[in-house]
Amino acid sequence: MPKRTFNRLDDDKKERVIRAAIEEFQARGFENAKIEAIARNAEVAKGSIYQYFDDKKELFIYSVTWTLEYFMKIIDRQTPLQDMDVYDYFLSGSRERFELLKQEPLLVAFSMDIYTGKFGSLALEATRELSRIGEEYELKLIANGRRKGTVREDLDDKTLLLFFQGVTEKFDTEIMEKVKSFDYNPTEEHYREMENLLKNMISLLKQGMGRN
Amino acid sequence: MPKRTFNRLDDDKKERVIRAAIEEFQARGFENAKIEAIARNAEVAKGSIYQYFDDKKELFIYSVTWTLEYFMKIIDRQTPLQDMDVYDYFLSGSRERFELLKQEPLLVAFSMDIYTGKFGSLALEATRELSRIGEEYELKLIANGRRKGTVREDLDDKTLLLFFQGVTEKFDTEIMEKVKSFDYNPTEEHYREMENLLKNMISLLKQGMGRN
Amino acid sequence: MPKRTFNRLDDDKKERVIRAAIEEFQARGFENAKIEAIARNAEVAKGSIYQYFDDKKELFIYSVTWTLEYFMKIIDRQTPLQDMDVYDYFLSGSRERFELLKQEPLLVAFSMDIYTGKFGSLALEATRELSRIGEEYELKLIANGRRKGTVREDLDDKTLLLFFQGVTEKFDTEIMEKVKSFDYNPTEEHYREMENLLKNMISLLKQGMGRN
Amino acid sequence: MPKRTFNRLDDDKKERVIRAAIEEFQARGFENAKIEAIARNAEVAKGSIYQYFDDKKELFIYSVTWTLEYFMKIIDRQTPLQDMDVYDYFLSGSRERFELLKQEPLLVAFSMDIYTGKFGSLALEATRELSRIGEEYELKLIANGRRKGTVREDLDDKTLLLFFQGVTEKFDTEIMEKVKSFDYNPTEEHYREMENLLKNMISLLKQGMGRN
DNA sequence: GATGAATGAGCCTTCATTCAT
DNA sequence: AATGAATGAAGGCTCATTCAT
Repeated sequence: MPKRTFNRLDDDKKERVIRAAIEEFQARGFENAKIEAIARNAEVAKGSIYQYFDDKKELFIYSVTWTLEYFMKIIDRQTPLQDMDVYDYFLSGSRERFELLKQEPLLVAFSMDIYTGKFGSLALEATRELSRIGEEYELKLIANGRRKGTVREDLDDKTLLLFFQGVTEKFDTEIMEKVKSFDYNPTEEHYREMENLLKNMISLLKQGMGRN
Repeated sequence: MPKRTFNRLDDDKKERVIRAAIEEFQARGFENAKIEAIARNAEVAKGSIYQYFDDKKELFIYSVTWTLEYFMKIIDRQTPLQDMDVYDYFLSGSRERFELLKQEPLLVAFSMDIYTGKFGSLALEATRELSRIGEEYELKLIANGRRKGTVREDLDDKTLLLFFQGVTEKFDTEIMEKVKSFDYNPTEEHYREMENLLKNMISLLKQGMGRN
Repeated sequence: MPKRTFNRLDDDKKERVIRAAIEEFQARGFENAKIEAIARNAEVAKGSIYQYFDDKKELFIYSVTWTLEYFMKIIDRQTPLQDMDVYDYFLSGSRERFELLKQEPLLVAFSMDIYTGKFGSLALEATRELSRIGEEYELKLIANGRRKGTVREDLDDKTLLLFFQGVTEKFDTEIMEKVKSFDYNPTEEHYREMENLLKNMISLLKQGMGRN
Repeated sequence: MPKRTFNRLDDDKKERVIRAAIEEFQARGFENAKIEAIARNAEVAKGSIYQYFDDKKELFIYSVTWTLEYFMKIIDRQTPLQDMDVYDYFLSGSRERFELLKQEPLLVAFSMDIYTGKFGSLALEATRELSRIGEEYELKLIANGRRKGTVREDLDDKTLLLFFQGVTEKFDTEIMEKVKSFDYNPTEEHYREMENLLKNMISLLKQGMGRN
């Protein structure tokens, strides 16, 4: 959706632009984000932005897309999933995910904002897509659970999904805030704390949606 | 925080003004909300808004406060709580809450947006206050549960709270969307559906945080 | 020019209104003066101002007129003038004039602003009137001087007038500033200082426009 | 203090902009000056003004500064001063100064307004600077006079300065008005008249502050 | 006559977008 | 393609003046 001019750019400049945009949108929201600030931070002329994208909105949508794709790629790479149990999932890659928080706090924060609907209808399409993918993934986890007999059978998938999402999102947010609180520089102590949080969460998930 | 001019207004006009404001803020977000539109909808001159409030921001904050107080009052009236069990809580007043959704969809939607952080830092103060009150309330419920022996003892309050909030918020949101989907006009069938949703949620809560 | 409503007011209220107006105009200038502030300071309703005067401009003009008349009355009372010499004039009433500064700093300051043209074309008419009266007066002083043979004969009245005005205005302004600098509360020391200033001025006037 | 965008403009546009600003400020005063009018007169878009200056105030202050600097440059060029006598000073460059009046009536009028305090506190800083420079200059003239023995010794510099300023400002203003009265188009007759005025002024100055 | 709420024209300022180089 | 100056629509806010009680 960006103009061809953008695609022809060398990767460094492309990334500079998109990261500057994400930073601005994340920090100020769509309305308050200023194209000029983005251009300045990307070390690019204001006019250039309009050679890359039709307008502010398109730049925003692309920022969203880019961010989501960034995570997709990582998830694809990291997660064989196969027939992993719902409850194992979180611990399995927790270290890697913490590292990600540390390395890409901006992208993580931005994607959280997208997901929680902070950008309203603008990111709707992307949000929907994101949700769909996440959901698909989670349903697969649930299905795995069912197959292994670790998930209660008296509730339908949809209800279990709500439960699963509610719990995991809440704990995710909590972790996000913790990470921000120590400025994206976790100590070993922090890691343990967060792992503990995850374990508790899993225990609650397991009891809640497990076969009693 | 509104000016004295506002406080002296007759109740009808006062309500017209903030409801117009809430509607505009809810529909368009803070930045895109136009004072002129608010004035027009409240059938008041643009300048009058500035006789009532210092500026757009103050009007917004007051809208938030007003909405939250509106719900506080209702909750205060409706909820003896006393030593109600965590799990009973939701069913106890569910009909009344559905009615509220039906009667004040705007306020409910607005407060959800506030709560989910859609207005960012602007509503932060109010959100914090709201969260604090809600949390206090929920902790009391948890305490009640502990006293009655219906809550597991291996997890601390904070963890249980996260779990509780995660689950209930998710189901609340789901209900909100359902209600919107049938245009705030539930049939008996809808009621049953939503009550079923609640029951399932309670079952999950109970299993998850209950004494195994 | 004020409406009849104003004239019917009791003297106290009239004066409160007009002094509040003068204070506001003096402090902020015509454009920045706010009717509301004037009303508030006069302890009168905003709407009342418009029952007394057609509009802001009229209130301003009346403020000017009122101030000038205030001084006229005093001058009329104080100054027999008769055939006082140009050079004696200043010393003759200096104490009284200092007292005036002390008692009515606001009016003095306002009239200075009027005279120096700070209000532009708005006060023009009044300024002209004021100038005319002052000029007449000064010309009489010069004529007195001529009669007594204490004024040089090689220059015409108009030139002498310019000289006289230039010098006296400058010293007046200097005195005004001095008075302001000690907050309108002169000590005996201050009096002496100012009398000294006057004496020097007279000496310069005398030499400058005196006979050889 | 203007933005870099302004400084990069070609000289013609730069000058068009401030001259338009000066004209508007001079004619209407700060409060009544309209940015739109300035832009229109400068044949520039309204928004452009804000690319050049932060706000109206900054534009005004720059207008003042620009004007004063304009005159400084001329004075610097024209006036060796060296050890010119107080009394010679005025006649020495009078023709040039008349020409200036003729060529730059706007700037002259504007600077007079600045000097006489018509813009109040807004131009204060500039006025102070201007006064300081003028004063320094005048004190030098007085010192020259003292050295040559053409200035009376019984009065201190400060008093003489007041006298000198009072007289010269008054005559300057008179000349300004004369010039305006014949629409900045002096005839030979006018020149003679004004030179006469100056000569009389000098005579008064000389007698007044001279060694009797 | 007094009051103070209501009104809306008017102006400054912002900033996405376009344009000329 | 890159740059940054130019543009003008849009909207917040002020405040003199009017109006209803």
